[in-house]
Amino acid sequence: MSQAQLAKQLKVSCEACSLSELCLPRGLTHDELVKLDEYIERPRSTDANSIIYQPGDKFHAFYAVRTGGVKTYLTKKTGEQQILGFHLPGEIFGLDGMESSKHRCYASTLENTSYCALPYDKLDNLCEVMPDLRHQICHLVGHELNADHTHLLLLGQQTAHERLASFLLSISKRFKRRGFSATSFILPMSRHDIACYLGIAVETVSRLFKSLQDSGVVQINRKQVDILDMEALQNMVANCEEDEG
Amino acid sequence: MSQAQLAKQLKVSCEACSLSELCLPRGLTHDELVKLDEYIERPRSTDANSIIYQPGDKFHAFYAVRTGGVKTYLTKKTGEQQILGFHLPGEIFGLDGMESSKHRCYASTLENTSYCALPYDKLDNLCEVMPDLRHQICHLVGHELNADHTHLLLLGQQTAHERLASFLLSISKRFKRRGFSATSFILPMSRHDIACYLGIAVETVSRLFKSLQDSGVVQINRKQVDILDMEALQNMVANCEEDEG
DNA sequence: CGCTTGATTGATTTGAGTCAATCCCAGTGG
DNA sequence: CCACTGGGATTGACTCAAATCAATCAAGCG
Repeated sequence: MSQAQLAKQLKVSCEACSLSELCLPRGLTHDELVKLDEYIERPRSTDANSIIYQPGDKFHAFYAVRTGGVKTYLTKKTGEQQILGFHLPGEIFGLDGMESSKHRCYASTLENTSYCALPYDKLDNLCEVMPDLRHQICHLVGHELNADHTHLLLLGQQTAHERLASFLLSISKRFKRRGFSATSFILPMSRHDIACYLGIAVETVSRLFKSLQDSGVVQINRKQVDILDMEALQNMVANCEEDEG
Repeated sequence: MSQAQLAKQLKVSCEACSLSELCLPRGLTHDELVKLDEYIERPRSTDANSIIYQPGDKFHAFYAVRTGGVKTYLTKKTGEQQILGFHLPGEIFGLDGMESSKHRCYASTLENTSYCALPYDKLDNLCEVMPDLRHQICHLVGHELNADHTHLLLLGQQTAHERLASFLLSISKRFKRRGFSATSFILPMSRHDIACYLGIAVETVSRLFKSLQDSGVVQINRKQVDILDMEALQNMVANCEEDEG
C-alpha cells in the first residue's frame, strides 16, 4: 500500500469504515457515531512483531484492529508464552487493562497492522449519555469472556486433534464474518503462534496439519489453508456450544 | 445454621454486609449504597450441587456469593466438564451472560450456598448516574478477564505439579483476603472438581497431593489443607505475574 | 451395619513432547 | 539472474508425563 493510500485510509471515520458493523460502533445511531468519532485516535500503523503494550504499561484505551492482526499473550518467567487471543480486523483488544488501569499482558502485531485507539476515559464519559454505547461495550466484553471460556475448554479438555480443528473452524468463521471465504484463506500467524495458542508443540501442529491433509479434510501449503471437507472438520470437535453472537 | 439465623442473615443490607469490601459495593458512598440496595434481590439459599443457571437460560442478573461456594463450567458433548472458576463469598459470577443476554455456561453450588442477585437492567440504569458503580463493575469484569487469562496460562503452559501449586496458592490468597488463615483451610470442592479446573485426572490430583505431603510442603487430610512451607509452594510456580488487585 | 460415593494407590499404556536432522522458501547480495 | 543464507516448517526417532484401567480404602449415611 502506498503512503498516499495509507494516509487516506487512516482518515476514514467510524461511520465510513467498512468494519463498523463488527466493531465498537455497531448498533449506534448516526448522531452517536459522530460524537464517538471525535474521540477516537486514528492510528497508528506498525510493522510485524512490534509490541503495542506490555504488562505494567498504563491502560488508557481499548484498541480496534483495522488491518493486519494482533496477538495478546502472557509469558512464564522461563520464557514460554501462552497466546490468549488473536485479533483480526474489526476486533477489540486491550481489555486486560480494565482491572487495575495497568495492562496485564502483551499485545503485539502479527504482520503490518493498523489500529484505532478508543480512549477509556472518553468512553466512560460517553457511557453516561449513550446507553447504546454502554450496551455495545458490555456485549464486547461479554464476548471476550466467552471466547476465553471456550479457549479454557479447549486447553483443558480437548485433544491436540480437536484443538487444531477448533482453531481452523474459529478462524474460518471469523474470515467469513468479514466477507472473506470461509474455506480458503491465509493464516496471519506462524506455526509457533498457533502452537502457543493451542498449548501444544510446533512439531505437533505440523504433524496434525499433515494428518488432516492426508485424510483429505484440508489442503495446507505454508500459510494457505483450503478447507475441503468442512463437515468432517466440525465432526472432529465434539465439544459443546460456541457462537460468534 | 438454624432457619431463624438464616433469615436474619439474609436481610442484611449491603452496607451492613461483612463482604461489602470484596463485593460490588466496594468504593461506593453511603448514598450510592442505599440506592443500590433497593434493587438487590436478597437471596436465595440452596443445597450443594444445585444448578443456579445453565446454558440458554436468560441472563437477568449478576450474582454475588454470600456463603458457601459456586463453580462455573462448560461441558463437552461427551460429558467432560471444564471448570472455569470457583467463586467464594464476596465474589461475583454470571458475567458469561453479558454477551447475548443468555448464559453460556453452567453455575452450580459446591455446598450449602446463599447468594444475592444484582439485576442487570437496574445496574445498567444506575450506571448512568453513578460513575463509581460503573468503575467498580469495570474493575470486576477486568478482574474476571485477568483471572481467565491466568487460568489459560496455567492450562496451556504449566505442568501438573505447577498447576496444583498455583491452585493452592490462589485459594490460600483468597481465604486470606477474607480474613481467614492463609495456611490452614478446608477446600470447598471435591478432588474431581479440582481435577476439572486444572485440566488433569483425579488420580493425578491425589498423587500430587501425596507428593507435596511427602516432601513436607503441605499436610493434606481429605479437604483439610495445611500449608507448611509457603515459600516452597511459591517456588514451584515459575510463571509470570499475578495479583488479586 | 452394609451401601454408596469419593479418594487413594498401583500397573500399564499412550499422546504428545523433546531432541535432532533436514527441508524449503523469502530475502540478500554478488 | 541466480547462488547463498537464515529462520520457519517439516519429518523422524525416541522419551516421558500424565492418562487410563483396575483395585482397594475410607467415610458418611440411611
